[in-house]
Amino acid sequence: MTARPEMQDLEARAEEVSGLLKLLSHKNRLLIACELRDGEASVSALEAAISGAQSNLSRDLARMREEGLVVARRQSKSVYYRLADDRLARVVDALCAAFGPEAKQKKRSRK
Amino acid sequence: MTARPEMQDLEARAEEVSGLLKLLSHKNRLLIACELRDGEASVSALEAAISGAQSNLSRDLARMREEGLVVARRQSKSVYYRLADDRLARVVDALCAAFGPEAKQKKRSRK
DNA sequence: CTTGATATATATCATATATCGTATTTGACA
DNA sequence: TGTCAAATACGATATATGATATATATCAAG
Repeated sequence: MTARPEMQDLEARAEEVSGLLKLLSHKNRLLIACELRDGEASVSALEAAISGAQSNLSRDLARMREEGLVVARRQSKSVYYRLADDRLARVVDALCAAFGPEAKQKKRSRK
Repeated sequence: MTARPEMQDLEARAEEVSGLLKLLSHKNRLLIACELRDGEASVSALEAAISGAQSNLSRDLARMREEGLVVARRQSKSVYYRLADDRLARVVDALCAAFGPEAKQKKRSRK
């Protein structure tokens, strides 16, 4: 019943995709994704950029790690995180494009 | 500390954007958005396309309506919904592009 | 090798928020 | 009134959140 093929596929993957969105549906985790979009960052750096307790940040990173959104790399005392997969990067880019400064509210013109 | 200007803006709007994502972070609501991406649809049509009880669908639509994601139009007995704003459409498109059939898992090449 | 310091992770718990099933209600119309 | 479409109300259960405490890992002194 859905016209475009990508749509069907998205529906088939709705569970998976909604799971990803659930992880991004929290202010701090979204900010984590945004920060990492610019490249690798240590937990300390993220902690500086993002509000909230360190333990919560660590837990958010753990959840994102468990779901395969980010990967961690330890270097001496610090742990560096980066985005694990291009798809997340593309989603973040799309959000930036949609909600960025020049994204005018542009109400949908009824066809 | 963030490089690109859209990024800063997304950070500023993290609360708002994460709220939008929260609405899409549920399988059925994501499917609603996907269906409506193809154009207006009645509640009955959505009910046929999406699993779950009618009351749940109606409640999901209500939430999306309250948050301004969709708008409703009544025509005799039926109520037709459509996406309220292009930004949501663009996000859905991006999800399709990222998770569609030709979206290969393409692991992020570490720079 | 123990001690201390720094960075990160995990555990726990109270509270908030989300979800789902079921029942009831409202709106439009014949 | 009866019926179909959609919305709302309610309550039980689940999941998320934030605060706080504790644990682990790595390194540097001493």
